[in-house]
Amino acid sequence: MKLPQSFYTRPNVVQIAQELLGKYLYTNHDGILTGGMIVETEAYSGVNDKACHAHMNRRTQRTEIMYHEGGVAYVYLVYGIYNLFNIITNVEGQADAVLVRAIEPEVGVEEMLLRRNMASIKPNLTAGPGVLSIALGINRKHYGTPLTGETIWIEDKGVEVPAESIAVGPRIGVDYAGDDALLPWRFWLKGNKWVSRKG
DNA sequence: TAAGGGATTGGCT
DNA sequence: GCCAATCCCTTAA
Repeated sequence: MKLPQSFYTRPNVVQIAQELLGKYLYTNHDGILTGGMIVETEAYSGVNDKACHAHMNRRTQRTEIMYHEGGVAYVYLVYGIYNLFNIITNVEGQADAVLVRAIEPEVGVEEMLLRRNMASIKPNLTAGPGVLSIALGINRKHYGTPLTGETIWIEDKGVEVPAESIAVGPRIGVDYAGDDALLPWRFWLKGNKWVSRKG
């Protein structure tokens, strides 16, 4: 079943990031369905997290959506090239988000290969937030898209992820955030080959 | 196999 | 102007 908005509006973004492992992320563009199981996430926690774009209550045109009530997409450009897909969580005014870093492909593999310009399926088809967005056809047009709609959504297919199969570590690429760069807020499925980094 | 550097653009200072 | 929540190709061992 599709996750209801109440899943996203809860206050503990770190817990939500963990719970998203084993859930299924889908996109539907012009009737073309692509998606798969989420195997890697990172939590970004609003004002108290120096790695978060909205820390210190910074509010710009780009970060505005982070203050929205949970359950919408935050898509933004990094390094001038890649669109990163984030899930906004918590209630209105609390700028929390979960970055989806990798999925295990399930449906629309042919289409994802086309979008990635790849000949055959390899782990790096969807391993990494930049390539994941390419494979799923996510771009900045999806900024603010509700995850309860028919374009981008997440489903619970009853996959149980036991706590001992979840690995935890510091987030990627946030060294500039000082102490907060060390927070163990990256979660991935132990031993899953679709994860972008196993360290 | 591991490490290094280029690509490329929007947002902030 | 500078820097960024990345990826991929090239190079060397």
